[in-house]
Amino acid sequence: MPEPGEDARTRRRRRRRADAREEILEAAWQIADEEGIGAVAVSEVARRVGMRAPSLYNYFPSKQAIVDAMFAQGATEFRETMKAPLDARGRRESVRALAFRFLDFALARPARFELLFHRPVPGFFPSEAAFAPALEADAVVSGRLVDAGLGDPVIQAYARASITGVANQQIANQLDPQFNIEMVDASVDVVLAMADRRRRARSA
Amino acid sequence: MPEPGEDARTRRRRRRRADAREEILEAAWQIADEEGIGAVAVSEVARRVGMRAPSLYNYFPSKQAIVDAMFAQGATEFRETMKAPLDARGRRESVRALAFRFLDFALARPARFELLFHRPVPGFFPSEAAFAPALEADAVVSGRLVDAGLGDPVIQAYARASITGVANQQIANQLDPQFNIEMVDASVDVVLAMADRRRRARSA
DNA sequence: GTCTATATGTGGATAGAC
DNA sequence: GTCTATCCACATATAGAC
Repeated sequence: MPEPGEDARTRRRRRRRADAREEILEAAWQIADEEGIGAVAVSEVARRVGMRAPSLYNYFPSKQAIVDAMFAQGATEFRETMKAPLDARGRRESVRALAFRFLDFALARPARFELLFHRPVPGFFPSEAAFAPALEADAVVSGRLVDAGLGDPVIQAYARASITGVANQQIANQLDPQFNIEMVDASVDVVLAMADRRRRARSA
Repeated sequence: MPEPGEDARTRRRRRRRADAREEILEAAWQIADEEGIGAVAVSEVARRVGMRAPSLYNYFPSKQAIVDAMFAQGATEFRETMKAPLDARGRRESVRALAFRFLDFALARPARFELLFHRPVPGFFPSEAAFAPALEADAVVSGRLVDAGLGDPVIQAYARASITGVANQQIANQLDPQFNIEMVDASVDVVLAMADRRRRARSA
């Protein structure tokens, strides 16, 4: 977002600064994916971007600020992932596709998953600004579940809980990919059957 | 386990020593339940048992050894919890009771759950001895699931993943406990039905 | 067995020179 | 903007006195 009054030189400087911040976050994610978010340390991030630790403080006022920026970034990526068109017909296929979206995200970016869905950094709580895209992502998922006939809050809660559990297990245990697929199919079947059952029970 | 040759005095000393170790672990669990396992620090444990940090090294050779003992303890408690008689008739009631056993354990002892089912201490891996009761617990659960007709590995994996996800969500988000009951009830029914269907499909 | 004292390491953060 | 130097806090761990 260029400010209205700034000249070319100022703009260039803003640009360079933004690039540097980006590079720092990149390095932080790299560490997090390799060794867990708990392993992200200012000194190590600095080493990876070819700086000394104090220089990072020109870009982020604290380590918390770095983690907060990571949270915002991860939540935004997650929101976009869940928002993208599904190319699936029918409700079962839609739910299935959504589940695989989630799993692909979690397996491809375990550190994002860790940061967004557990809270692994002692004493860290995301700022409101960083949390906003996570809420939006939630709303997107809710909307898609409602579209598939899964409006019941209990079912939604169970759907989220179980897919998160499946992702967790797959990240931790490195199972056979075919086994993973069968487990997701099972989870989709269970959630849909649960919804039908509750709907029937309510209308009776 | 008293050694054969030891006299009363030696036995008394062993006893006191075991008590002190027990008290140290108690304090460590207390910290873990309050602030997460990551917050367990030798100095803080020492403070709580009225010692200085160096004195703890008379009872445990390292912090890792403390965490390892915690893991062994948590796994043993979990095994005993899952082993205890169920007082439930029929396979539906058995699975339901088992699920609530798990949830009760996780909610009552979140730090145990955290330590056993995630791996939140950077660089910690349980020793073989500490891990053994966890494997036994796993075998107990498997046996009970098989007894209820849930022998299919995919179903078992899904059952474990989803109940863990539910526990997770409950601990993190503090959902309405009523949600839990409804989620577990509905999912147990559906999972059993699914297992039956898969069995029929296989035998056809 | 428990203490004081201490070594050693590490991580977050600031001051001030260049 | 980046560095060196430094501080602080804390945590793990050891040595040796009592």
